[in-house]
Amino acid sequence: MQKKKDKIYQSILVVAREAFLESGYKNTSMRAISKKSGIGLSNIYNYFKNKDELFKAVLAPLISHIDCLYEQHTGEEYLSLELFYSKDYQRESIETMVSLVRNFRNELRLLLFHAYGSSLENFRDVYSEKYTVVSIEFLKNIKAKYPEVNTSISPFFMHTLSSWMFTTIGEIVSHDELTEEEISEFMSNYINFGTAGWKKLLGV
Amino acid sequence: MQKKKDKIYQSILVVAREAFLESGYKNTSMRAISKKSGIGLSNIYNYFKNKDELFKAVLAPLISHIDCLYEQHTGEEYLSLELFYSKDYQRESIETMVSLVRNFRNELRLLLFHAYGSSLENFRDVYSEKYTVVSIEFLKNIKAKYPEVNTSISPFFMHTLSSWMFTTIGEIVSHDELTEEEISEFMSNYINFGTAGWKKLLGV
Amino acid sequence: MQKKKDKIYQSILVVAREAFLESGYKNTSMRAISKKSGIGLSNIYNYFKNKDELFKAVLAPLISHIDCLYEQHTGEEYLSLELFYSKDYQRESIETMVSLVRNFRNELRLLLFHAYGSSLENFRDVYSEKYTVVSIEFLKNIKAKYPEVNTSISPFFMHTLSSWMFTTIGEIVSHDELTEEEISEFMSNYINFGTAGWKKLLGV
Amino acid sequence: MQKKKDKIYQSILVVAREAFLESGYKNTSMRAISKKSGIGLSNIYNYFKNKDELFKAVLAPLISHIDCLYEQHTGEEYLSLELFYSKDYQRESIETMVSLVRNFRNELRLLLFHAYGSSLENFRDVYSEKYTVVSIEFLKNIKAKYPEVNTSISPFFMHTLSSWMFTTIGEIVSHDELTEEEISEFMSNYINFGTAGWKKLLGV
DNA sequence: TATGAATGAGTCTTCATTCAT
DNA sequence: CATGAATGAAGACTCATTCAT
Repeated sequence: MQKKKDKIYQSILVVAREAFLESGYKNTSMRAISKKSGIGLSNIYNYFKNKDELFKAVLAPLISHIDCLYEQHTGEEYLSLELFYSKDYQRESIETMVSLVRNFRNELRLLLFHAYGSSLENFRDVYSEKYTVVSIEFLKNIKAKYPEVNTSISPFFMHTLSSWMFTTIGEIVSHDELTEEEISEFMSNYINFGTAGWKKLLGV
Repeated sequence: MQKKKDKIYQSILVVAREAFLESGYKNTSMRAISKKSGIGLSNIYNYFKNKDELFKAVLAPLISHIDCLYEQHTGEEYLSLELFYSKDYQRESIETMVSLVRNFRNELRLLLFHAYGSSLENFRDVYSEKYTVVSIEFLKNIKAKYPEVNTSISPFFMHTLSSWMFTTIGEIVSHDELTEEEISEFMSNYINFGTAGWKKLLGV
Repeated sequence: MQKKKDKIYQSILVVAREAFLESGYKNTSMRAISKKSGIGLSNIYNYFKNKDELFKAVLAPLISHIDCLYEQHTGEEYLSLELFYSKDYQRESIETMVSLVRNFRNELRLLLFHAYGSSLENFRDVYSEKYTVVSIEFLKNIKAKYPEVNTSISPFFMHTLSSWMFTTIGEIVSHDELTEEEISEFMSNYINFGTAGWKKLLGV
Repeated sequence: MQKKKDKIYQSILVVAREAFLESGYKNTSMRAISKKSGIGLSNIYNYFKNKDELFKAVLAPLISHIDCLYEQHTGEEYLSLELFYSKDYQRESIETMVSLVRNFRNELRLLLFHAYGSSLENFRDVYSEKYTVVSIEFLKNIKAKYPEVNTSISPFFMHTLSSWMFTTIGEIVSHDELTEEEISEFMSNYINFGTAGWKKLLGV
């Protein structure tokens, strides 16, 4: 029984994912999901409270993955200006993004471009804000460690920077035709540009 | 008579603007506009072919303004690396944006965040692309003038840069509480960051 | 003044004709006619009581022409069985139809196929009936003149024969690609077939 | 449960049939069907994709019956000139039509006269064409079997002949007052007329 | 748990016609 | 005679959700 329940749950999830990917949140109807999955419309409501919950369930793996990435970046070891000069760090950053895209290309596209109408429609902004808060904290700590550094940076600007990161990801997932090499070149531009920018702002 | 017609046209436009601003394109119904304006629902269709046209009419001033800005930036005089060092140019850029925001704050918000469902829902991407094309042309000309400059920059990256500009504008219009001073600080960060980034990429 | 009035009247008529030909009665809106003609929508109603009257005005020349044809065929001289053997009569019949088509191709198409919604939508049936009545009269007179002839023919059948004539016309006007020669062959088939049929029924 | 579903399905069908018969396709609104049947408007869409599908469902029995008749007439046994002399064949033809009319009088009226706006509005022409194609094939085979026969007959003429058959059917179903005897007389006229016509054209 | 059935408010759009000026 | 403005009813169709079984 438990098993059966799980199977249905998974079926719904899989089908819903396909449907949402194909048409976006708003243009996907519960009926369509029901039909495609062969599971009674009202039965879906036994597994998911409503359309929005179903949508969130589809994107849950991606979002929890992203949450992980956030947490990884708040450790002590990152509190250093040398990061800006570390080729390793840059390579790692690129690799993180590339693998994110590799694993969640479709979900990212869904989340970033086709979530209108759902409670995740503001994801980008919400997470940019999250990241902004972290960054401000980071700056504060940096200031404590390196008092000579200029850290009076507009939080709004930082917000756009975070948002830009999502734009970058969005750009990649929007272009299936990009080869890994092109992505690397792209990311390299991004990192170089950003690093130079940060150095300038911090005055280091 | 002509006058009266114009009056009605304007009424619709004004009310539609308010309504769209309040609820976005998709969540604003023609019925609502009709009710709010006191103008018969079907009569609205005597003035605007359909909801989308009405929406575009509301945003027409903003968009034509933006189109102007584009054209101003394609002149010969901008073909110089010194722009990156010119305080005047930077000040001018800031002023341009600030005044854009001053004059079209609400419209910008509507266009950038609440156009889903309309034919302008991809505005940001479309105009980023427009700007990207212009930028690539610019790079080509720069290369001709200064052959030593590195201009092999990913067009995808450039696209995100253009998009980032809209993010920046969006950020400002999303925060009514920002004082002019804060905006300036913000924009200054943006310009400094961007300038440093560009210099780095171009190798100048 | 009078002239001016006439000019407008004609303008409306001309434009309405084009519009009706293009889209049929039902799918042509008064608004469209107004726009195309540049004549105020409500002003059209000063010249034509309503859409239907306008439509009938467009087709009036054709219909009065058809009415003429009817009247021509009720004369004394046609009361003879020799008609069925007269090559001249057959040639004349063909010529009548061919010239009808030549002069009113578009109107015929409009009347026969695109009058739905108008008071002429039953034209075909109405005129078939008219013709049937005439034919019955004809048969009665023939019977008086040639008592040996069998004239007990179902009026309903005669109705379909009349209707078939319109089908034939409709077929021709539906095929712009038909050459005059093909039309003649076509009509010749029609006449031969019909003549043989009539002879059989009448037993002559 | 299944039963109930079927019941509703049938209810809609029955009511829709009545409504369409009464007012034709175009002048029957889904709302009206909803009201008459007591079934929620939107619920109807759970059973029929749209108005047109509902209409086609109403006429499906008739159309599939007609399709049957077509297929029956393409057999080898019909490839003979003797058909034109066979009283049996003629009697059979009459009986076929009479029973068609008996079983589908109202549907035929609906299909032939009141389908405007639906995807079946050109039924008559479409099926006339179908029948024309079959007839041309028939002529070709006849020519192979009886080379002396004249088979150069305008396909356009044949099209009108097919169409005339529908006119004939239409005539019958338009007149409820016709007794079976009158119908037979009528059909007899039709067959005699047509047979004589065909003989003449074929020169047999 | 699962299902078929139902709901009801909502969407945009069209059109012939009339009224006041 | 002419016009701009207005009307109001009607159209097909959608969808997330709930209810009774």
